[in-house]
Amino acid sequence: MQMGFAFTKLASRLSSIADLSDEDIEFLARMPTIISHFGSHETVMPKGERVSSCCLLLHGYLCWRDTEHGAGQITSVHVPGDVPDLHTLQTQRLPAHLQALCPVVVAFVPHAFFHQAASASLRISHALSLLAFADSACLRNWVVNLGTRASLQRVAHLVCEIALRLRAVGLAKDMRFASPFTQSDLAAACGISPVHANRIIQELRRRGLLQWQSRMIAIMDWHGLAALADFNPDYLWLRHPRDFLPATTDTVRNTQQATARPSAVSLEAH
Amino acid sequence: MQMGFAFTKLASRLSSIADLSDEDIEFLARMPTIISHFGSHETVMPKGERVSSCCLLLHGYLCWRDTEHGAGQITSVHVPGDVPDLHTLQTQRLPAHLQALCPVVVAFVPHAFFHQAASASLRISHALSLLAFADSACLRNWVVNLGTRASLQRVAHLVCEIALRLRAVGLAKDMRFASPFTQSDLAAACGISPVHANRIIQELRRRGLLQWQSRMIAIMDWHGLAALADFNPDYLWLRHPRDFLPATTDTVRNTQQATARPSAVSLEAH
DNA sequence: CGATCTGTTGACTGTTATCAACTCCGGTGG
DNA sequence: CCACCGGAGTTGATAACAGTCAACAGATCG
Repeated sequence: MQMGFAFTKLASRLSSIADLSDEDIEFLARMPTIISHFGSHETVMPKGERVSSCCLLLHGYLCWRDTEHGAGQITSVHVPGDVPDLHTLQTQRLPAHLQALCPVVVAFVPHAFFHQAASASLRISHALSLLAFADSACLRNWVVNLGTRASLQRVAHLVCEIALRLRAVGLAKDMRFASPFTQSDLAAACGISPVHANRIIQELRRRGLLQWQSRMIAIMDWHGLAALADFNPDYLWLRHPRDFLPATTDTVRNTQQATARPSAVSLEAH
Repeated sequence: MQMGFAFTKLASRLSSIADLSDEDIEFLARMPTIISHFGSHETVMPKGERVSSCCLLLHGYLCWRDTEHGAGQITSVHVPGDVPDLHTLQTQRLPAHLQALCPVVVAFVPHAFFHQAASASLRISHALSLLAFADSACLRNWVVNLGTRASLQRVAHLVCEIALRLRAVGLAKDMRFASPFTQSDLAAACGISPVHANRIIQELRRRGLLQWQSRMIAIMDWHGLAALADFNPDYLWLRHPRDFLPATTDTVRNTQQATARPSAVSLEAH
């Protein structure tokens, strides 16, 4: 799977929103971890649990889900490098079920380490605060998304967000990535019915904005998708958002050439 | 207006979610403030602004509004004692427009004071963290509300939340309080159209759950309203939520007796 | 006392949920 | 090897819900 050490994932994520020194990175390298694997839709931590370590996502996708089974609202989605439960450093109690959206690899990191890190370096302390508040900002943006946009735009916006967050930690370089969602999960995230989610995806495909087959998404027209979704990445608080946006309008030129042939067959790799 | 000193509002709010000592309260009493007044729908701080003080709400209601004019989504509502922009201690930039929902009184408190307070007392530091994360928890709950509940339930839920948060800081003792919302604001908070907001309110009135006239709300049947909304106050992280819930089913017995007469005339006071 | 904001109503339209059926796929066990 | 199964995706028909438009009533405020 070639994921390097756990701390590099965290360092990469922190660096996307804050400035870390080499010493800070060295400190993070001493992070004690317990690596765990979870299957798709397994509950990593149940709602209300008291915890004394945080969960650093290394591979795959996690989500916060309000009610455990099936159709409970998904309130946020997390990509590798995220620490979804960082706020448990202050509050301990989990506000919802932390659930795997696909097979995932996570590293449990003791609260104590984060407290040490925060005392050792003001920059790390600040970066961790930013990481926690960036989740708040995402949540606030998601309220806007649910409250003001029609379902087609909602889904487009979510796809844009996931893509950019992946690119911010060095993934999805070619605008192709494993989908965090089954269509039912997408519905649970966007507050629509699974049937409608299906029709929305079909519409996005029909418009040539993306391919979405067997758990792989390829964004064919980033600018079209972002325009449809009215996507503005400011709320992600990335230090250099432009580094992660496609450079020109020929977003996925290679992919488009590849798929100019008979039909779509280029969705295997990651 | 009889509001006491600014710090007592903050102390009351902090005490609702965390344990403060007398020394902590004394420290808070030394809080330097600049008192300001804003008119209804005035912008207290515009989106994107960099600030070096926080805004403690003393009287009235504030909200975060995504886009300035008219129909921009309201992402959260704040009651007296709240510090909506507490996270600017870490990030400075405002994530949305901070707007008055009615004539308000606020106290601007320098970031420096909060930093001092946090160094001076671990309890204060913890309480401030909780205050900030409680806003996150509200936001997460609001995503659930928008994503999973029908509009009638959404509005009912929001009314329950506001009522309980007011009671947690000693207001709305009789389940009657000034509404934070015009019907248009309510629509902007709940992601529905203003016309529909009007019809929802009528339905809530028709069911005998509340009175809502000229900016005053009186909850006539708390249990009915909470049941309709599927309201569970856990997400507010109150230390003693039961203290703020009505004791028995005869929620507003006095008010109900009053309004058993010809028509509703008992909504003036606060 | 007119201007403006807020609340209210009716008619119509469009979006989305729901229900039900069916396909496709991968895995599992006979 | 094949039958079966469950999960995921797809489709069509129908009904409920909510948005839009337009007009007007009532309140509030200069």
